[in-house]
Amino acid sequence: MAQARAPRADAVRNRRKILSAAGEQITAHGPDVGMDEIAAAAGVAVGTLYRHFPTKTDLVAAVVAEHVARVADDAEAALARVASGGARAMDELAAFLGRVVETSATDRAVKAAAQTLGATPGDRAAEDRASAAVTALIHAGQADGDIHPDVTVADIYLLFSTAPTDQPATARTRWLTLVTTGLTTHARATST
Amino acid sequence: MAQARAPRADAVRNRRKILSAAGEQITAHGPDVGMDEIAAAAGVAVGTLYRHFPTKTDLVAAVVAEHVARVADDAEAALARVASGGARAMDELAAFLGRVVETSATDRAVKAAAQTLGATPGDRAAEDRASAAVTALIHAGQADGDIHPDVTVADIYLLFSTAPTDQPATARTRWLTLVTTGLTTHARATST
Amino acid sequence: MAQARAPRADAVRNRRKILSAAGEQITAHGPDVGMDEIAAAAGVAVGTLYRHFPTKTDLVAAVVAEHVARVADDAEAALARVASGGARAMDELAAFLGRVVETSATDRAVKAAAQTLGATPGDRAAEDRASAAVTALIHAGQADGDIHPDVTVADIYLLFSTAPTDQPATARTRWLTLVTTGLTTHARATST
Amino acid sequence: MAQARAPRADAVRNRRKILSAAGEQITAHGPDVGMDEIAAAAGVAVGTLYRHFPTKTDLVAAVVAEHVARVADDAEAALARVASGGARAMDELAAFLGRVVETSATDRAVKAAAQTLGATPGDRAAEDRASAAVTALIHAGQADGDIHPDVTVADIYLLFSTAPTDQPATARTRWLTLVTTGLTTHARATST
DNA sequence: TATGAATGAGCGTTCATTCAT
DNA sequence: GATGAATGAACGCTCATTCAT
Repeated sequence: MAQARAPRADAVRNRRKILSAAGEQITAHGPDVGMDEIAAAAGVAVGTLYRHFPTKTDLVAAVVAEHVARVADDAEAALARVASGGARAMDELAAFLGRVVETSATDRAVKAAAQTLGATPGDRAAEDRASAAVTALIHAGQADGDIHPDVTVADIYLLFSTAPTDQPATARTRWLTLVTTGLTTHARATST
Repeated sequence: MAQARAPRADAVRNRRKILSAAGEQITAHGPDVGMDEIAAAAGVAVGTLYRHFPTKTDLVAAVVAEHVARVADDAEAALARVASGGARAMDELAAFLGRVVETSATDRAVKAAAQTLGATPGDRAAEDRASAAVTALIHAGQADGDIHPDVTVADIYLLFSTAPTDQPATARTRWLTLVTTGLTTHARATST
Repeated sequence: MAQARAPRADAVRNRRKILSAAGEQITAHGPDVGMDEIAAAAGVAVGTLYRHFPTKTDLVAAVVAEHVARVADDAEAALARVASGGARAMDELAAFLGRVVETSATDRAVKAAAQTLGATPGDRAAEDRASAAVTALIHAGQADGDIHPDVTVADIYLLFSTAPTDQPATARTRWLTLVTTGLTTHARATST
Repeated sequence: MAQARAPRADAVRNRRKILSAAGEQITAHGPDVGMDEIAAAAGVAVGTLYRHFPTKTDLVAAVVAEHVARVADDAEAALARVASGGARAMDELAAFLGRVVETSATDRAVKAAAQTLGATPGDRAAEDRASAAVTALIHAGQADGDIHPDVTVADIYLLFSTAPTDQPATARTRWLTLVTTGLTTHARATST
């Protein structure tokens, strides 16, 4: 069984450059940036771009996958902090949600692009990592009595798949406040 | 003083057909549906479409305006039921939100299109009607002690501008449950 | 033989309005003005315009024909002045050429439009009147010894079909000076 | 310092093909030929055409520029012949005018297109070369006593900007005869 | 392998012309 | 006869994708 030839160093470098350029361009100019523009921003020719990602859809999917991987890392770190006893699960979950919404603000366009182009996640592994970590956080929070017993990962996904990522920061914060209430066992504090 | 000539019956019919076809097509295939496709779906030629709406932006703006008008009607009806003493404000508000979420599978895609195209509403009147009615509902609910005192119309907009309209019915219901909790003074019931 | 029904008074009026509006519009905005614009300028609907002139080409041809008729009138008047002994043929011919060039300056666009659309003159009668009058002027001038014996109407047509109608007045005057020299028996005066 | 990458051979070939096809098509079918037709005539796809000339205006401007360059070359060659004592200035000037008229069946239509599209020459250098050479020819002819002392380059431009390029050869010859007379100090010969 | 020129379907839009009212 | 809404081919132009160099 011929092992897959080790990728050339410059090819790897190009892939990186393309991915980050694609992220930047889509973020900056919306999902309709041309492949030429992405290529130019990456400092390569279109042909090279197509060698790495056979269609625009593939490229966008890869950008999204990177985002998902970062989210998974974040979730796992949060879980680790809880597991080590250094933090309360509910707090970490809320903070995690907050961070996801913030970073999605930047990546909003990328997600929109993914939807538009019907990109398939592809990187299920990262998604599974994230799910596992979030599930563990939820369970811990439920054990603490903070998180409502019927809450599941699906709820978390449902909520932040609808985060108002294109609204100003104040709106995003307010949204988080309103929305996390539904996950807890407490009502929102009235007055003070 | 010559009154503005009454529009021809078939022209009115076409305008209607075009508006609804546009809503459907944009919802179904995203903001990038071609004008030709919209025209075909409406059963007219492109030229006709352009006679009624000089640019794609205008067409999308008109679709949005229609939707907004329907929402305003709905909100006013809900308010009327509350005012007549026949319904509790919080219940009507929740039901209203529910209907909007059900109805507006269209809305999301169309609004995205509007944003992409930089369309300006133009129909501020309808938006104002809706705002007024919802504000009144909120105040009534707050008087009842059901709705959290810091809730404003902006919150309502914020929430249903992010409704998961493209998700299955069960997800939408669940979303409504989670999200309305943040508007109330009560926590969600545990088990029962 | 049924005689052609006398045209209705308003139809005649419309025809006139359309012709003059077409002339103005084409002059003002070039040969690419839309039929709708011409119709609007004439105060009628496009349908009416098409009842009078079945194609844009026909309309333009009619506008050109009007111009030709005016030129024929002018040529005949010049000839009459010469015949009555009140004017020298060469002078009248030169003046006639000058007037044609001046009025063509306005009608330039109309002629361009005629060419673009491949309009066929149609009003041969007017053209024949003009030709006859100019021929007579030439003969008179040749009898006077002013006009070069080999000059024919074709030369006149050749020259003013190439008049620089879209140039400023000074250029048109200069052009006339340069060009009429070839028609005479004299050289252009040097100095003084 | 990296020198501007040498253009690919086939790209150069395409550019040439496009330019000549554009000249031919515009000449043959007027300024309104579609870009598709020009592309087809050049044997390339529209996209290629747009790669070389970002707008129709640019394409037309390039065609005009090419023509102007050729005229400039011609004028300079004529001047060289005069300077070397091998030819009389007036003869060269007349011959030059004759060649321009023959050559520029293209020119007229293309210039009309340029005007319609509001194209800016851009290649002022070539125009300046032509002007300088023609001016020198005129001065030489005036020194010889052949050319009328008040003639300037502007006159030459004025005349051949109105050359009857779309007329049969005999008409063009006749036109040249009539028109050059105005430039000289002599009258046209009568009979012989 | 990287390059970037070429491809061509598709887009939003216009406008001469037709035809129901 | 007049109206003006409808038609649809055509236009200038874009851009994801292919392929000769």
